[in-house]
Amino acid sequence: MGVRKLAVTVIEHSFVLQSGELLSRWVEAFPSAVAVAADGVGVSEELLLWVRIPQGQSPELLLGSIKRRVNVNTKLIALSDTPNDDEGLACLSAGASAYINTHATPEALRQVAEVVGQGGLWIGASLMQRLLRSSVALVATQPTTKNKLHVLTGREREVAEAVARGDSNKEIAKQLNITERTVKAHTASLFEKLGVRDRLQLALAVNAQRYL
Amino acid sequence: MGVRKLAVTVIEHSFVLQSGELLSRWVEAFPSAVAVAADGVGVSEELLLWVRIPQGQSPELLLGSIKRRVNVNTKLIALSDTPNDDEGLACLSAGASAYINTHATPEALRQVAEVVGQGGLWIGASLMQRLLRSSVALVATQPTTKNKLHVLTGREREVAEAVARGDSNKEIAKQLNITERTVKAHTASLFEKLGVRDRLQLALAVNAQRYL
DNA sequence: GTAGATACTGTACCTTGGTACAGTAAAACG
DNA sequence: CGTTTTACTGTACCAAGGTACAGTATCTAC
Repeated sequence: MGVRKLAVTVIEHSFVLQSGELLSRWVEAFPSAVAVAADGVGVSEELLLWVRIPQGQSPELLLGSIKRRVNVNTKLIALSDTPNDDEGLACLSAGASAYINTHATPEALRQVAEVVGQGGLWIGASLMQRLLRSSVALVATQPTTKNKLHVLTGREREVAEAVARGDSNKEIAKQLNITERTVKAHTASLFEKLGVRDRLQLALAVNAQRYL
Repeated sequence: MGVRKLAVTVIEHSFVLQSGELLSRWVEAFPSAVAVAADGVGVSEELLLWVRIPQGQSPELLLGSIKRRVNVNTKLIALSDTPNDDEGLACLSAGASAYINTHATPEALRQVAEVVGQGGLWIGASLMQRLLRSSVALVATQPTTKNKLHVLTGREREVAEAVARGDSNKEIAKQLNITERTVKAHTASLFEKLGVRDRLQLALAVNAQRYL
């Protein structure tokens, strides 16, 4: 048994269940696994707390309430019967260290436990790709654009700001008291300097700086 | 040896090095490991390609050029002597499946190989937290986004997303396998429904929902 | 079965954006 | 002093975006 005596009992693998029993694959993966009700956590000191997310319930609430009652170094692992990216993200942002299918193979479960036990986070490929897609572009463009923003002249910066607000050339011309032709000259210069192809991408690049 | 004969030689663990030799911990982790020069990849068929990122060099370029020459199912793992989040992000967005310290323990290396070998991605806790911070907000606000965008049809939402990325009508048409004319129909409908006048303002509106 | 929503496409036309080629004028720097 | 940088403008042309008017094909709901 992976149970040691301290001030309180330390349990290596605790499975939080709404109802029902431990699945056979969990026991297969961790013979020392024990089941516990949602309101029974925090009595012993758990190392890894596997939480089965009930269908159609908010993962944030459940995980949040559990997290408040357990030791700070207890790691939460969310188990989902029907995993999807949104739920996974919710679980991870609620403080879970991993998010996987309830019916994952014992080998997979052990791998997750390994990673999480060493302080890591475990995320499936699908969700990971999504995370990367959404924030890599954002962060990846940052150095590129940022490095180049300081080479802009004062006027170019003004025009860039206006474009980033969604203004048309005509509007920008009126704002700056110059002709539309001159605005075009500035935008052309901006595209060149910032390596973008049109005003839309310029706007996105400039705005990307604001966030992050 | 983890080497099998096929049409070409298949190597399980290949380490791409600028100069020098295999580190002892690499050999300890993978006795079958072989070293290869950056321009020597793709000759054999590698399964896992460990790439040591040279100091102060752009990971994107190196990984990009390597990725172009290897088999599609070859997994790249970036090794960094001085890991940091920015470099890690660069490596991952350049197509690496993992990013870890060059001098990680053999156990850690094997763990990474395990995860990546099963199609997963491996990211350290620090970088992961950063990714979560920047994109959790994003998806956490999704319900809000949906509130404003719930009047949109499925197709309209797809087009809106593409516009928000800065894609042109032609590009969107190709992506969705429809004519440019149909894209225009969708965008026109989007302008109307969301009360914006052109694609630039649509992009800003959609993106504004994401951050906040 | 008919009305409405969704998705798709065509022709035509006008507007806006972007670029090529060209030039003036003032300030800045060596 | 001359060269470079910044700011500005003109004419002209083409591509992309956007709109008007119109039509077909599903599918769902009453």
